[in-house]
Amino acid sequence: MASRRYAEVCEEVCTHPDILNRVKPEMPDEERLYDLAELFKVFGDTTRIRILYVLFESEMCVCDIAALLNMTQSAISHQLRVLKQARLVRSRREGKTVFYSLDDDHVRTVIGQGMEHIEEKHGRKQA
Amino acid sequence: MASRRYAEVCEEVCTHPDILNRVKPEMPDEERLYDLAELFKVFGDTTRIRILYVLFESEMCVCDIAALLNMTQSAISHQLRVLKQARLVRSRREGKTVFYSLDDDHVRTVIGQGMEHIEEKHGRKQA
DNA sequence: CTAACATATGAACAGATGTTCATATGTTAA
DNA sequence: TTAACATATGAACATCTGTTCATATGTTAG
Repeated sequence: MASRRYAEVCEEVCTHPDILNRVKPEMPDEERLYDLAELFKVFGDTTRIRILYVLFESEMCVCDIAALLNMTQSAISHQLRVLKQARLVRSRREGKTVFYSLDDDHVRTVIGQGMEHIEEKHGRKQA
Repeated sequence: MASRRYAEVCEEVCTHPDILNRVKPEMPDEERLYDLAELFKVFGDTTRIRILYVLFESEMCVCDIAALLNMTQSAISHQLRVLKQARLVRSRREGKTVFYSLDDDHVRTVIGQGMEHIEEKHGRKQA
């Protein structure tokens, strides 16, 4: 069982330096990529996706959303906070009630493209 | 400390039945919404976002990506599998080497819109 | 003021997720 | 066949994440 030494990454023979050198400078800052991943994380939860879909149709108060999705007010409120921090929804207060709505149209585009991707890949085999 | 009873969700007074009845039938199947969230989960990780960005520029082998991102071959390989299962990347083998590339253009659109959203929200205050 | 109610939030717990490590698989060359 | 190497993968571990529960905050009505 004398553990043989394996190269952790490939030998220099494998890497293609020309490609590496060409691609490397095109990469955005780490910070931007991090923020981007954080944004998509927000889309990556069924509850939040359902909330966004609900808000496609109409602005709505927290308890309406909770009723529609059959979830507790607390769970919805927590998720609305996440959506708001990501600037995907806004809120406005009217008396005791807080109404939430979509913040901008990127949300629709992103979700729309996601849906297209899914339907294309599921419906047919490799369009 | 006699725990008072709080309504778990809002009273009927609060919910707006007209809105609920209008929105409810517009919601997609649960299965679609689940798949959509699963798709965005794939975008919601820095490593995978970086991989996708790398592949924007050029098809590339596993060890090139690992070298570029300064990560182990194993970590990259695991993530490529996730990306492939989501049909975001394809692979083709050439001898010992496996080259990965973007599967379709939804990836670019989704990521592009995500970037726009971030830059709009960070750069200015509410365009 | 207090009661009622819509919403927000902190803490805790359970389940999901990404990386590492070791090793297996697949391919080429000798 | 064996050696070398590029890639894939299972298991384990630590971290992250979503829900629940209890309770706090904010608003209106009396």
